Amino acid sequence: MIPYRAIQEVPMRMSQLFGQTLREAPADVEVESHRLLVRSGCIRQLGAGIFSYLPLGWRVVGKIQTVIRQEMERIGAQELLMPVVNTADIWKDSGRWDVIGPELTRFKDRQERDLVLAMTHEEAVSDLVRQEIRSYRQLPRLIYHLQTKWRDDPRPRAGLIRVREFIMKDSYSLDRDDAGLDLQYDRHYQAYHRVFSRCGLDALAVKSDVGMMGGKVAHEFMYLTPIGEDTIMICASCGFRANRQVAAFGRDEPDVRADAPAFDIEEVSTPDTTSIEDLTKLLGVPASRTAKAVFMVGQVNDAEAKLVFAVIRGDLEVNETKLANAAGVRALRPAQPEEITAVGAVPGYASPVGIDGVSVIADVSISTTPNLIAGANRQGYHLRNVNHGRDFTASVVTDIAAAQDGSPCPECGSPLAARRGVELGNIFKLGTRYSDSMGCFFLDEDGERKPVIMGSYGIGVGRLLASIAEEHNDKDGLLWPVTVAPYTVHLVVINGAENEAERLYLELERAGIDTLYDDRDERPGVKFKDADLIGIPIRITVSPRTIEQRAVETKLRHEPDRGSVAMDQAVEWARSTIALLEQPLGERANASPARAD
RNA sequence: CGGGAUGUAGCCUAGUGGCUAAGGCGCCUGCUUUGGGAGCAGGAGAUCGCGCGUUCGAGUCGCGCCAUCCCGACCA
Repeated sequence: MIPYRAIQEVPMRMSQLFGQTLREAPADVEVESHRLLVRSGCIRQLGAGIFSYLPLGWRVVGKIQTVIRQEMERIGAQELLMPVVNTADIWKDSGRWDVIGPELTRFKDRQERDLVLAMTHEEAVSDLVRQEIRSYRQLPRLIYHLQTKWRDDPRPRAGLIRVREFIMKDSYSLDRDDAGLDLQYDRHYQAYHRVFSRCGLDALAVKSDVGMMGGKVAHEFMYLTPIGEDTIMICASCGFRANRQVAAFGRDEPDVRADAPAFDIEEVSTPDTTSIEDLTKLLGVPASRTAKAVFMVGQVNDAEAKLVFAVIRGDLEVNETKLANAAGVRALRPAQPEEITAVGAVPGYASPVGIDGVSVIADVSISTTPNLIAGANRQGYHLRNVNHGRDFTASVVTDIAAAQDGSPCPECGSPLAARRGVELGNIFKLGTRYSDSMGCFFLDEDGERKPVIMGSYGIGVGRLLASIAEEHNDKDGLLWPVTVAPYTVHLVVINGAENEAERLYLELERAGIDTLYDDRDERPGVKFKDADLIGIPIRITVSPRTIEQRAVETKLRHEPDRGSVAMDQAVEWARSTIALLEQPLGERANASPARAD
């Protein structure tokens, strides 16, 4: 038998590295992080939203995961691993089998049993909890794992920012009461702040929609960048911030006082005037004096859909998330003209006046603004002086309007700014959403059977990596923060200094410093270009020239100038430089985060 | 799912119905060179996304399909 021995005794010589750098990125790459991650040999694409991590990129993933594990352990979390393939049973138990559409991939095994690819793990964790947790003595608990998820997203984009297969850290808190949940939620809030800070990113916590997760309170941690696909409303003066999907906002004073007398309704001829814009031109009134009818169709469940008739003042836009929540439906889509006429409304001239048998959801602006101009439900005619409560009554009056750039802050009234962001992580107070449906109960001290109070907390690892790359780069390549860099030192040897470089490489390794050693038979220019592209924070060059001085050349990736250190001081210099680079990231993590409550 | 774009060697590109599909990068061999993606010589590498059609002749035109990207719809 041949005894096992490592083919290679040390971690990485570039001559052995799997994966090449590319001088040019593939043509279909659009965003900078994607371009640089591909060019530097960190990732390769297999299909839409499906990527491989090459050794260099996988090391970054490993470093990020280490940071996450440390911060999760700091708040008392225990790591475990739940399967990617779930039985359909548990998804039927939770009810999400019927609620979630094609984004959840379903398949059958050879016995024709239904299975799903897990897109998140509330069901799996609840199945564990209902087996394991029996007594209040077993609470609280906090468990997490780092696991692959699959979501058949209709539109992956921007490299690793939005993908279909991805690695996620998800943790689940288990408590006997709301106070326990609040505490664990709060700890996650702090832990997430620390994770992102240590990775070199500022993440802004914003109030968010609970979406398909169910539950009550939720925050998202956003990295602000123009390539982000979420819109966040931010108030510069009081610190209010929320995802646009849920952002409330202050309402302007209506042009007419709410208690102004209601005039008699009258019909006015408005041929070929089917938009608010046309209407304001024809009648010479501002959009804020008009009522706009919006027809959507919402899925109640897989089988059932219903028409949602929304009314909002003409100067405002409907926020579909708010509307879906108000209507108690998911997946809104614009209604077809036939679906509108079916309830007696006339597309282009629609209004709730005179419509029966369909529930109307009105924005608060409708009830606070008197004498509006609305459709007459008759081709070519509108109505003047329509008043909510007199001429029609909505079944629901609530906030369904979308905050816009410049809308007043709901807290202080200053203008809100709309910014784009990438959602790096989120935290949800689930409450008993899954405990109730899946039977996670425990016996409390008082002998009563109670549902476990749960929370769910996620971080997208690949998206975090991409965001770091997006934030930290220059024209020459990546600039990894030292905490997540694939290696901390990039050792370059110039022809003729092999013996000295080799010796330094072994010393660095022995000192426990992650070193990428460029021992390739390449010209110096090639090696320096690759070093810049790969973006390891510390570069040490050994050449015949430096050997003459009994020294090595030093260069930090984020600084333009090169320095020099005595050969026998090189390891110590590297060690202290790493500490120096880590310091500001640690300080940021220790600073307390600004809260968005 | 709607709109748009693209698909030629590992990557970037040329090829505008007509001879053996062209160039650069990268790769292999040799020489030369050695501090910011060198030079010379030689070489390997392509079912031009797939299928059907039009044509004497298709990388090029038509239809269908597939794939990828962008915008929208959608989305923890």
